[in-house]
Amino acid sequence: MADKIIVVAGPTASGKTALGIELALQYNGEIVSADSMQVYRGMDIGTAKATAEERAQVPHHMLDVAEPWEDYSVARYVSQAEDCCRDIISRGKLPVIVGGTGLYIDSLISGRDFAAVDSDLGLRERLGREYDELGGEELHRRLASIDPERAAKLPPSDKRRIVRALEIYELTGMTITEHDEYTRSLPPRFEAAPVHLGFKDRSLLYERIDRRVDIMVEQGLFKEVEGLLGRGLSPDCTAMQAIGYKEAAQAILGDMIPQEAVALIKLRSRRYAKRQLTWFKRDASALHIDWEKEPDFEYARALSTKFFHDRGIS
RNA sequence: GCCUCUGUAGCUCAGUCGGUAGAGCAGCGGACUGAAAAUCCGCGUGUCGUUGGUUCAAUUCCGACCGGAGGCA
Repeated sequence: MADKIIVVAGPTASGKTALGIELALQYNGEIVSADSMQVYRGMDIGTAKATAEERAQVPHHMLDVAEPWEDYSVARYVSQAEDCCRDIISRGKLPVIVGGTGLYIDSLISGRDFAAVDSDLGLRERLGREYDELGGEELHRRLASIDPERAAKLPPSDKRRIVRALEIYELTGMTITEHDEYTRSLPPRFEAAPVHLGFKDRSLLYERIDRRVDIMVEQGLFKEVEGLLGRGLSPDCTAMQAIGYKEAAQAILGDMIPQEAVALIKLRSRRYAKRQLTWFKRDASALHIDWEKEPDFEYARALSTKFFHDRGIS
């Protein structure tokens, strides 16, 4: 039987960080972040990373594990985060996964094996160029000739996934469909007890997001981004895809006025939250906690204690 | 008080020479296996201000009323 872990997931600004700390304290746990942008050192304000005070209450892992100019990836996350979890468990404590990156969470829990395929950025770049030059239809046809099953699932417009499918094939000789079948057959790494956060009324979440963005700006989001750019960070590296960072960078570079940037950060954060909700909705095994007006730990405790107990966590 | 303009989707507006309406933005739904805060796919959600009248039929024409903007006093 796989080791048990707690998972706290949900859209941005839903109270994951605070609830995660509550649960870690209650169950003698340590936090393992599952956030694709909080892994980057120096990106604190815009990613709403746990504060020093919060980290002093409970050990946090998987924050600040990469430099912003590095190319981070799911594969790297899973390998590092699994090590963290194993270490926590070996010390007799309980891993509490907290984060909003659904792909990272699911990949960590499931047995997904990414190690079979090394990435090759040069190849990916070349395929990306071919996509741009020859057109999506052409590359889609190419994919269809080697992996019709995968091609049938992807529209020619999905550049990312078409390039990735071709990349895997060129790299390994295995189609992505074959690779998927293999990796899906692996046993899960952990037995998760997932808690998914949300709001009864989504417009309350959106208001919270707007407020949080204003607070980030007050706390110096633009200064933080200016500092990153000043240290020579390219505006088109992976880390700068983060919502809040790319818009602030554009404003700093003079491509838009700060007010426009702030409005855009709010808009994109709302849409991001919606995508997160869609992702987490899929997992029927999770305990869904929908806040009435704001995060309420008494309420969460009342709902979650039995849920965890039934799953052998107490 | 009088005159003019105006009221259509959450917002900004188009339109119907009378046959119950459509764009942008916002929003909603979905997918997701090494960039995932990324990437991609799908969907108009409406008492056409209210109320009478004309008409087979009114969001459209006419009247009154209500709300908004401007002008004259």
